[in-house]
Amino acid sequence: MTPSAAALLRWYDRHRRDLPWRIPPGQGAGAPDPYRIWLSEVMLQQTTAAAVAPRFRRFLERFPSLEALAAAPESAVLEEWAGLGYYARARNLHACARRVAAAGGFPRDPAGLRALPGIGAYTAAAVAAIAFGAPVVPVDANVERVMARLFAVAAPLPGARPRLAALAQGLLAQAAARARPGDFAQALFDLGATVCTPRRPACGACPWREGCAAAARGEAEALPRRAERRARPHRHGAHFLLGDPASGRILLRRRPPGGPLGGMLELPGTPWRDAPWSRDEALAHAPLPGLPWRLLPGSVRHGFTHFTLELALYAATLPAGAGTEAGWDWRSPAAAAAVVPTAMRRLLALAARGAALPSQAAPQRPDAA
DNA sequence: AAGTCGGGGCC
DNA sequence: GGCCCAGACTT
Repeated sequence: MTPSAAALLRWYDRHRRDLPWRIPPGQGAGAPDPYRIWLSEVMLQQTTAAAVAPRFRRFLERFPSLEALAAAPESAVLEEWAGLGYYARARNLHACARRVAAAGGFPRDPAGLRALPGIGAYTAAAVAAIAFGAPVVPVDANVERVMARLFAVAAPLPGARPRLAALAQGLLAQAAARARPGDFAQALFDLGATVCTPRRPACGACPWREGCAAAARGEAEALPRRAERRARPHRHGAHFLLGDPASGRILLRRRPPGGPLGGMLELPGTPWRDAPWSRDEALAHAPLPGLPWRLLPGSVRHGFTHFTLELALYAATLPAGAGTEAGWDWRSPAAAAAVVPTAMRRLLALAARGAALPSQAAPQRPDAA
């Protein structure tokens, strides 16, 4: 039997999540703001709603409109993005804002949106459906999981993705779904996030329980299947904390775009490689190799998507009168901790434990709750 | 089709 | 520890 879009929308009207990028209940039926919808969708790429919510509010305070974002320098956007990960999203977000502002607004159709930087098939469909009411279903991991269970698709991801997407689009044949495309999409997200969860799905609370092929066979939790993944290699690096006792600041530099943590500020360091770095090898990459660099006890471990990283930290003090080089960026430890990626923030915490920071300020992100 | 891009929360 | 998440981009 065909799953009822009307039944899902009834469930959504009663049980939907209250999220900051949705129109608040008391706000009336104002049209959704494409800027807010687009921003939330980019932040939500591979990132949970709980992690995005506080960062979404903070980002809007700093960049309240598309025009404000387009007028800002890229470095300000990257610093605001610090800690959210996948920093190419922030670079593409900024480039997209400039193009859309110059064009006078967002395209309203999926194909036009898809041509913008940082907007793939999913985000184009999500913005078109939620902000503009286009009759499309954005297919994210939630929708894939719901479809795989509803229709008992045993083929593994990612190969099964086209088939799962086609099944989702097929639901739009129902008039109830076409009448509310944005709500229908968000209803699928919420069903996947709160009921049809990856582990221990709450099938007893599901509005589609009757028509679910996987639930009928008692194998909902086993779907969707996934192709096997490779083991993650282990990599090593060494970074350098140069403190200036006269100013209480530390040295940062900007990473090149394209690679890991592209465009972000970091403590200067070696490249990351498979083998650990000897002291002599590491110091060849130090900002001032002649200084008496001190290897701090302990190390920082950080997991990336496809490798784990172990970082050593050397500390030294800038001698009075030492020359500085162009491109060196000096900041207080607290200011540095607020704008660097998490791996670097952990190095600053290691330095604090080792009493290697030039000031007493503890490295904490000001608004990371 | 496969690799490269973070980070946090959960088990 | 591994797995998961409102994916995009490159080759």
